[in-house]
Amino acid sequence: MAQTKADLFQEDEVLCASYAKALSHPARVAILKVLAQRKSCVCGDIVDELPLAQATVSQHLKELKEVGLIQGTIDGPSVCYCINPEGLKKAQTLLQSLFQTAATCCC
Amino acid sequence: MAQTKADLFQEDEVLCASYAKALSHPARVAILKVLAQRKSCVCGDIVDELPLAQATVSQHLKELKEVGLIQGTIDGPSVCYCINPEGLKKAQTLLQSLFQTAATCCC
DNA sequence: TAGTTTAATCGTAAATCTACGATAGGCGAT
DNA sequence: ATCGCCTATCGTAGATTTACGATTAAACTA
Repeated sequence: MAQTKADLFQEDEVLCASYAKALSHPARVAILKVLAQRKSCVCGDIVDELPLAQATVSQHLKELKEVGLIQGTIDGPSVCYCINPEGLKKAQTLLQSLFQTAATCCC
Repeated sequence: MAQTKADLFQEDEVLCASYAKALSHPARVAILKVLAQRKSCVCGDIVDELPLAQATVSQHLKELKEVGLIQGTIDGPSVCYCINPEGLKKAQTLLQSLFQTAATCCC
């Protein structure tokens, strides 16, 4: 009974939560940082930077890709991952809006 | 084997992820909105606003409280929940910083 | 073509998350 | 003191997450 009752909440709340969920693991936060700092975005390099197995990193990359925060393009035998500026901006806007709203405290 | 290897990541990455995790469920996003919009922050009112059982809402409130995004003060028989400005600001700063960093795309 | 490299996927185990009914505990009122 | 209201906690079920070894698939190399 762990499935979220997503249809019972507002669309933007669900979207906001899904972006937050993508960032809810240190490895995925770290991946974004690596992608930003490194010139090369090859998958193997990301694996080298993280203390996780290749399969696990690939799984995290998939989650980031599915939510639209990153994108991967095939480059010969390897895959070049990169931040997706549109997805990032969307996430930033939504979360920023939430923080703005929440800043008006009631008490 | 689902425990996050938190000690293998940087401290701010873990912290950032924990804030994101707190926001990773539509119900918790909704709770923050309700707290911001409503004048009253009584727990019962929050339960009324959400399509979830009292026990479930209480659990979500606990998670938000534990990460420091909200605080609850006992008010007679009921509990007055309120956004914690400091926690909120901390979360905002950390996530904002992540977005800023990530904005420098490598490709 | 055979072999190597690279990354995704499969299968699996353990932990965590989500949800709720039931119960317990605190507080005010009668 | 007892009752009723409000909220937290317990116990539990089912789903999801996290992690990794093993395998697969694709592409380059010799």
